[in-house]
Amino acid sequence: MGAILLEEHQEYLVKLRQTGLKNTRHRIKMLEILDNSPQPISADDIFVRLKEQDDRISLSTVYRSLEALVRNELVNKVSFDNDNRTTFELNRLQHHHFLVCIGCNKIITVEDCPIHEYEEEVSRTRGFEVIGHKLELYGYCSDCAPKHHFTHEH
Amino acid sequence: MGAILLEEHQEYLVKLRQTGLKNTRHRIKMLEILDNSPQPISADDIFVRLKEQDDRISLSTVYRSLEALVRNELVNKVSFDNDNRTTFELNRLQHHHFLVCIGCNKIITVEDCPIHEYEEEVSRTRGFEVIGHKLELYGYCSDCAPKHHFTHEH
DNA sequence: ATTCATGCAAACCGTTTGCACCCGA
DNA sequence: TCGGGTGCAAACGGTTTGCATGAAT
Repeated sequence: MGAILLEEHQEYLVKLRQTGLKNTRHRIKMLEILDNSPQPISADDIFVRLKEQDDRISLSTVYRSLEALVRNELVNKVSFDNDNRTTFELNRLQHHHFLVCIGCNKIITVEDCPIHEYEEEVSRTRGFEVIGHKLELYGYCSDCAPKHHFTHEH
Repeated sequence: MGAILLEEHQEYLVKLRQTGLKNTRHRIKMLEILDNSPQPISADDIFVRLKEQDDRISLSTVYRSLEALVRNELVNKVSFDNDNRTTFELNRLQHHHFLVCIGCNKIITVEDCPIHEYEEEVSRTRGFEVIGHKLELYGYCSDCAPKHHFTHEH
């Protein structure tokens, strides 16, 4: 809900300037929306929230702006097996992974990473030079696990 | 190329029967194509190869058959960040991961898995009940790594 | 003034669906 | 025979693009 702090607004502005991207009607708001979202969201989600504030907005602009923000590494593109839509998150420069709840589709971000040694091992033993990786765990969150067990009890 | 061994053909037949799926014009061929493919392939790839042998085939049949084969766990659905198309592989009942080459798009299957303990840890510390996971490493294969280094040398 | 961004509508492309016909069990 | 499978064409849904206009630097 609440208004965005001035400092945060400034921070987004600075980031935009650094990339050379223009500070247009919607971009700061897009960054705010992404920053406030507890989990990755789709282009259409962003579009809907922008439209609440200003009717003069088109979905293609959202896609084009997201593309620019991704290209400049202010935003990450994320896709899940669960969902045909691509989703986006603010790039917080913190390596992380996701727990994807197959009960309620909630996405939980986790910041520990168990596979750095594995990357080195693969590089060493297979001659495959690892640049990055993608790890997601699928299962039931603490809300859904009990329900799931209950409905499968007998 | 080469003809499929009779035993393999039989094996596919048995698997189909077990599921209750009918042995139709294309299904055995689909399983053969998937079995012979060194990496996951798209519905359209399968469609093209089927069409080489028999013109009376439609893409929607390929999608519908794949859906049935996936539902009956003879085939796995796999998607990569690289590619908007969904791909499919024969289900060999062997847990594995992929190395995805961002140079030539080659997909390499690897059968060791570094994160079983991590799954337990997540279950224990976060109350998230892990059912499965998805891990892919992105980078350069042994063919592409040298080229990549060469073109970025100075 | 110049370059980049935008709105709108139309195109795109992978995938799904409705329907009449076909065919394997 | 009967229920699932198929071909074809049309629909779908997320995403991209062409083009003329508008706005940021």
